Amino acid sequence: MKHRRVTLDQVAKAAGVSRATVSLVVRKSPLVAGHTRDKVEQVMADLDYVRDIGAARLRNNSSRTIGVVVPNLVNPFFTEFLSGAEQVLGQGDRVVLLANSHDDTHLQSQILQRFRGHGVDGLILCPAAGTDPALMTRVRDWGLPVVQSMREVGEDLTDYAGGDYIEGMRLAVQHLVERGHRRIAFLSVRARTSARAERLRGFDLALAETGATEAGITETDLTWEASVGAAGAVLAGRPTAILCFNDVLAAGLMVGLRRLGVTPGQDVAVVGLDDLEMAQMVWPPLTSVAMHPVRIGASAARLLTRRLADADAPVLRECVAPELRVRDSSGCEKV
Amino acid sequence: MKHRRVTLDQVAKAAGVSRATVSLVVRKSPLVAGHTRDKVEQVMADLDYVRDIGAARLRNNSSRTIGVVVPNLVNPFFTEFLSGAEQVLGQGDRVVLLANSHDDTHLQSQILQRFRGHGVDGLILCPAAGTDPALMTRVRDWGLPVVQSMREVGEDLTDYAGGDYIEGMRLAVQHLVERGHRRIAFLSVRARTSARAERLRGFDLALAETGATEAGITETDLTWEASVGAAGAVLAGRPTAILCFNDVLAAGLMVGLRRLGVTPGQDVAVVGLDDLEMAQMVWPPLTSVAMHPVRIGASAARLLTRRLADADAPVLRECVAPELRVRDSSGCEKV
DNA sequence: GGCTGCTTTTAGATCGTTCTAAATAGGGAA
DNA sequence: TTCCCTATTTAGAACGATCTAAAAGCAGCC
Repeated sequence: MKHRRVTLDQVAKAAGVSRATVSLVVRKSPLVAGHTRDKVEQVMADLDYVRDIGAARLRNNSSRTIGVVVPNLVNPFFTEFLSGAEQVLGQGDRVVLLANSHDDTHLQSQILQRFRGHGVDGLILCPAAGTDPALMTRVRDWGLPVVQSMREVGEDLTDYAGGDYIEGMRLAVQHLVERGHRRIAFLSVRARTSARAERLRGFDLALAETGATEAGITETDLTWEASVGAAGAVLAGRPTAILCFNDVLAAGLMVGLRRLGVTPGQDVAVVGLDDLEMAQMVWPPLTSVAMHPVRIGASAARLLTRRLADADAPVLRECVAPELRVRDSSGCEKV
Repeated sequence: MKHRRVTLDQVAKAAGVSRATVSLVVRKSPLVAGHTRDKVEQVMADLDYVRDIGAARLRNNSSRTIGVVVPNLVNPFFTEFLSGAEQVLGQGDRVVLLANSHDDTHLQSQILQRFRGHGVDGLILCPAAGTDPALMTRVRDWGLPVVQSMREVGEDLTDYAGGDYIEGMRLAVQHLVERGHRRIAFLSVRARTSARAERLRGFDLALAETGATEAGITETDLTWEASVGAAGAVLAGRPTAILCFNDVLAAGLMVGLRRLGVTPGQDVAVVGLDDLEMAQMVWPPLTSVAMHPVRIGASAARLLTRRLADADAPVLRECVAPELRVRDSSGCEKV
């Protein structure tokens, strides 16, 4: 029952032309005469011919395959990102090779070797925390076009697509200040990624700009459970408003606050980042800054497509503009 | 700066052996002598040799590549599923080709053709709603091993990995009945998938078993917004408890209920299905039935691995056992 | 008919591996 | 020494596409 694959040769024989001609038809070359093309296409349909892209790549070096590496497949932020990238790449008739680095640099290297072996045309990489900037030049030396996304390692080594967290933090702080808050805490994460650095810098800049004061920076693990437990530490700085690294932490924090008898959105304002779908579902609905991960993913895919077309194009950074989404969790006026 | 790839031939020359020998070393054949192996491995490391899996597949027909098709990349249920599958496949040194069918059968066929062109070794498929059972036999005829997952089309045509929603519904209904509920409504979805059919059947069976009565079945789209608006229709049947197709709909429903002045967990019990992370984050925390999508994904991957090893193994169905997670949303005793 | 200039088609080499079948080494027994 | 046998190694043909360079067809024109 196991059928051998239909090859160019078989199509050629059936259509009474040469293999080379069929190949031209497959690649939609304008060189073939109209009637020849029609006949060959008919035969291809009849025989259910499917072009072997692996074999093609051996000759022409284009696998129409893109490696995508994310540090996490459970965090909706990254899966929405993935979704945006997959969509754009699929439209370009490319295929996504997916891998999850679990934020482990060692596993990440393994994955890159694997992708290399599979002959990917390019790479979209959200670098694992602690990635050595030298990795990027190494990948370059392999002749592999890369776009970094969500996180960045090294300076202007590669194209980059991300959200503008500096601006995002500014929007959030500004909003809180407009509501009369002056003492603002930040619930951050332990992992030393560029995402963390960027938010902290944005926080500082926004505080300086608005004249609000920092009421403590708490660090926790990037999990929901951890942030529930962090509520006590956060309150120690006596903030009237709390900004969180992302919506997941904000959601956990609100549960933790409630367990301590503090009602979020009433006794204290809570603001998240990312505006995942879940921001609407928690109670009270969470004020958040939409970072549009789907768009970021699409943007990364477009940057890569561009670089595949022109390896010498200038290095580009693309930032998707964030938007503030006001809901009830920041409902309380100055406390 | 663009370097050509290091080939077997170059390694062979540098090590002073033949290409065939190096190939044997790469594949860890026991045929090569110890000292030869050592020398060759040293040279491979020095030259940074990476085996070209595409070229290898051309000869031996194994691409170590698995196509995974999901209908949605935004729903955490499917991304957790994906996460489980990716993990297991990665450990087997295989790579995931990912595509999102957006529940569109036409796009799904395109994707399958694309995967075929890339020479995938096998397929993990969550069939799009409305998929023709004939598709499965077609894929079979291509000589492509398939595992269906989360949803099933056709009967025993292929291996299958999923959750046991019949049992899941039973657990949920039983729990509600134990708390004194007799009038139970079901918030379902419009799309005609096997997932929907299975839940409805489970609902019927559970009602029969416990003697509770159905208080209306409402259909809605599988989005959070839609379920917010469905609250009114659901209440029309005067239920004391509401079971929902999944957690996302349950979360939306609770918001909708509150807007109508009905407090979930107090005036009416709400129970979800899937127990996604968000179930803990909503307010009140949602009672749900954990279906363990990560485990289902892992199970699908293992089933496929098994079939790749033995094409004639008997067709298998694997169901991951669900677990009830009681939280506050079903807190109210009989109303 | 022969020549030129197009357009269209094609033979054959090639990409980097694995497979097949056969060659070569290295011992030990006779 | 010669012969045989097992343990290693190897040359050369695949695999299914694309590329290069050259061949065929086919006008029109002298």
